[in-house]
Amino acid sequence: MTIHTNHQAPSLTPATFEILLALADQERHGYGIMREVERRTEGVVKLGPGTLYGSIKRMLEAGIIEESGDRPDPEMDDDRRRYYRLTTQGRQVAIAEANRLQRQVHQAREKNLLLKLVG
Amino acid sequence: MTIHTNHQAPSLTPATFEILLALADQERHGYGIMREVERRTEGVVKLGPGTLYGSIKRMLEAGIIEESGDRPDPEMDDDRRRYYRLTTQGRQVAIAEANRLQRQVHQAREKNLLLKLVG
DNA sequence: GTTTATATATCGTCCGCTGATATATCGAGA
DNA sequence: TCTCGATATATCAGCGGACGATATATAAAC
Repeated sequence: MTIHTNHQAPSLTPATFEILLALADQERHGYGIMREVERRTEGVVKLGPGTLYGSIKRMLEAGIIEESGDRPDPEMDDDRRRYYRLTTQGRQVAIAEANRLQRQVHQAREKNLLLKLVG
Repeated sequence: MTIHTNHQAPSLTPATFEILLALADQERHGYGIMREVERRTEGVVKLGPGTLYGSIKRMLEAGIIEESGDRPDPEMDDDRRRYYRLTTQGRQVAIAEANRLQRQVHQAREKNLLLKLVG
């Protein structure tokens, strides 16, 4: 997985961006990422274990996420879990991708693929 | 290439959506699609011949684009060109994808990955 | 007439997605 | 306590799309 940090970067894979979005507001473990993505997309996007753990492995190697040593309250914790968070670079990559998607949505609106927000 | 027409469809590949966007406002031939994508994305997305003609072939088979018999003014034409346009299904697919991306951009904004439009 | 841009097409390689499979533990309820 | 579904992580083989390289040919420009 080659990550381009310059502002003219090719698109991330959809699965990678979904995981970055899931980690954007808080640290999560793998299974928690899976549930958050499913919840946020209303069941449209379902990351199977292959996609999930395969993506996590590649994103760790690319340096856009990292494992966190922090653990939640012991009563809420589970030893099996492995928690992840965005790196500084990972947040930059997520921001760049969000901007790219935003431009693409604007272009789709210009081509009348989206309903106008205001008359 | 499996295209899902229901409203809860998995994402298209980025290259496929770029081509749908290029054809959304007018018919174009392959090389014209390539230039339009490069122009619209300001050089960020460059479809090489493998991606371009491979994607066109798959999209034809999937029924989301079709070859057009229409030709422009003979003086502006070129016999080598093959013109394509969206099918009805292709436009529906493009609209569904644009809506999916719009939701994703909203979610990115909720997670503070995009600057707020209004304070 | 030579070169550059236009135009289409195929091929092999790489790599991410996916479902299947495996393993193990936690929590709830009978 | 036993069982079972949910939780949790991990690997693997197969498929399919992206991509660069390569090929071929014609139009346009100089």
